[in-house]
Amino acid sequence: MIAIVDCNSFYCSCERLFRPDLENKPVVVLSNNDGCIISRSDEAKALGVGMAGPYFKAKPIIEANNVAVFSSNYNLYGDLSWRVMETLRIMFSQNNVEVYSVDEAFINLDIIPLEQIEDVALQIKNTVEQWTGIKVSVGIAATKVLAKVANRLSKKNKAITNCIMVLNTKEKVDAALKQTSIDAVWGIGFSYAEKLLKYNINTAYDLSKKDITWAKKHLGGVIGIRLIQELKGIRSIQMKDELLNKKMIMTTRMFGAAVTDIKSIKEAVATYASRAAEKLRRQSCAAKTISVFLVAKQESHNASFNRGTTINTYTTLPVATSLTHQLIKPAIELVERLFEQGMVYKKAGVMLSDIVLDTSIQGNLFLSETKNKTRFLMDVMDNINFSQRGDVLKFAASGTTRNWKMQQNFHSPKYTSRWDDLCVVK
DNA sequence: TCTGGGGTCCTAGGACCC
DNA sequence: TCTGGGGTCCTAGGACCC
Repeated sequence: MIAIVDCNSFYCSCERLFRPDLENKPVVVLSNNDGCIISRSDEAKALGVGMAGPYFKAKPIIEANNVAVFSSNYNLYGDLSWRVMETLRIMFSQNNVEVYSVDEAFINLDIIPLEQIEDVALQIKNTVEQWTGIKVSVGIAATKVLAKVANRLSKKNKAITNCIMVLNTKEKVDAALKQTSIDAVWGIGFSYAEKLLKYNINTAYDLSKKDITWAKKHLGGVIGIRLIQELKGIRSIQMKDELLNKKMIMTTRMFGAAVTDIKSIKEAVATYASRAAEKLRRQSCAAKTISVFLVAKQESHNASFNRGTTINTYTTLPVATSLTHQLIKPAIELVERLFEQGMVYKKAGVMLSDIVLDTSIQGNLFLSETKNKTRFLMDVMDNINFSQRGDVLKFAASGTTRNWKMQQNFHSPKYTSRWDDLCVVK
């Protein structure tokens, strides 16, 4: 059997952990730039605060009901995520845990005898909660897709399920599939859902009755085949080894306010390039291709929000590198190629690809001495910036005034990563 | 002007996920 | 006035080769 463990309203739970006064009160967490709502506590959901909606639209409800609002605090969430995942790794050993996202992990439970599965589910929930203070939901079934179905239903009626659902008989599987609308199936997004409805496939159960030749034809080829097999209880999506190296690294942000001058954009792009280089070094890799994109502010904010026109360009470097200044330079040249005077921009980003292992980091005789020194400098910068959890050291190209920086008006303290921000108990 | 079959590699773009 | 950020996987189609 396979379990999926999912933290309940993860970002809200993290904020509440250090604010016991907010227990049972409505809480929301906003995206970067305080733009959208990306996490809601049950109490906030009950008030009708929508998911992924813009903050300004929900503001009336939020203010009328005294909902606690937070900007996203990724230092905090990252730390607590690590604690949750580490708990699971201690319980089931590293090889059986696949971290799927910041708040979700799959666990291979093949070693557990079937009759013990329900006890184990409860044990997972209680242990994580006791060790980390974060509440989780546990869904268990024969395949990943079915485990996701179980997990979703376990959250629907918490009073009855206690946030646990195990699909260990055919009857339970069928009942669960019938309660799952087609667009709620893991792997079915907006487009496929629309298409399936036209074929009169309304629930996960309907889809599970289709055969694989049908899936191959109508549901994106191999993707559809795997999905249907999984719904039928046949494992087709394997557990993945921990993905150590990203194949692509992106750093992108909305600007705090619209930007029209090239100087600000260069500063922002230099900053994003620095951050991307940092991520690259953390996985001991180097990149050979760097791309930059700019997003123009759209003319009007009509009913349908669209993302504005994106322009992008890239360059291939002579040799793969992870040195910040070697990435900032081409990034800024790319900005010069893209920037148009008179345009108004709202967002920019840097993407690194063609990523290879940097096997020549230390003590390579063939590297010049200056390159070795620069690499050493990078390590020193990374260490200082990491231990301070902020850009204490940065390249001058990143700018000092930074009027393009995103807005974060409701940021909570870095409780777990800064001495000054430790929670004080009277 | 006509003209096969089979293969690789690369890129752009679509679809999905949280 | 105000709408996030960071990924993965797959397919189709073009360029090129013998």
